Amino acid sequence: MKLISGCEASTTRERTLALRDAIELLGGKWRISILQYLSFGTMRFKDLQENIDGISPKVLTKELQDLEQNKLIIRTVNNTRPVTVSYSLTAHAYETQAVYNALLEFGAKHRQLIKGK
Amino acid sequence: MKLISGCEASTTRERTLALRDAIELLGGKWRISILQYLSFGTMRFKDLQENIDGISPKVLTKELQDLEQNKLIIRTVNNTRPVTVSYSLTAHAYETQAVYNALLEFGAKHRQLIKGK
DNA sequence: CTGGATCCTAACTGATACTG
DNA sequence: CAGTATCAGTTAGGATCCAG
Repeated sequence: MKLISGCEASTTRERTLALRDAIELLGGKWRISILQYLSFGTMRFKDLQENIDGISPKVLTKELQDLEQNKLIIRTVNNTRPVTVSYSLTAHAYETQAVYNALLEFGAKHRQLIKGK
Repeated sequence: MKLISGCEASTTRERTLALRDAIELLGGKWRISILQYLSFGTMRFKDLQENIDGISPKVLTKELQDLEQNKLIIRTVNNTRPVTVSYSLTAHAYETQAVYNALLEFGAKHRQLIKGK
């Protein structure tokens, strides 16, 4: 496999840390779905809750806060009655695109191998 | 972001499933390290335990079983006294390379953005 | 509409000791 | 050497209800 060469994270330890950070940030049950739906455009809390099947408001809140802290999404409170809140992706979030494409490709192959067999 | 087009997983639902499968399989605290070390060559249980800092034998066993079930690694019992067991990557595991490269690249950028500043 | 508060369960983790 | 067993602690996540 021999992981990527010529990258700024050069030592094995540093690579491991970068990998862990990334997997921690993008892993978990809901993160991907949230970012996926937000990639379609700005969404409100309710939009997300309806589109992401099975997520509870508590969990959605927590995931959104976490993503905001990591600068992947932006939270905007709208001046409406009643209050609405919009979420959208940051430029940084779009840098996950390569990860998603790779994950998607591998996931499709894997599903064929395991479940299709 | 507009996820990959022209892929066999065509509906949003199928894409979500493939993404979840992939992240579930490759996510978690230890998977990456295990696959990373196995990419250097065949290893025995003890080799892995020593190289992967902080992992307990119980957890290592579980992770290895899981990876084996998902056909990412192969477990071989050697005919020695005392018994030794070797683990190595399957061809399928090497297909995760693109995922790791992408994760690594994003992880490095993310670390700079979050911790660097 | 947004999302906090509370309660609860199952799963994951860690440390340590032990067996074939 | 390669795990299992045990016990205990932490966390993730679901269900429900309520407040600004």
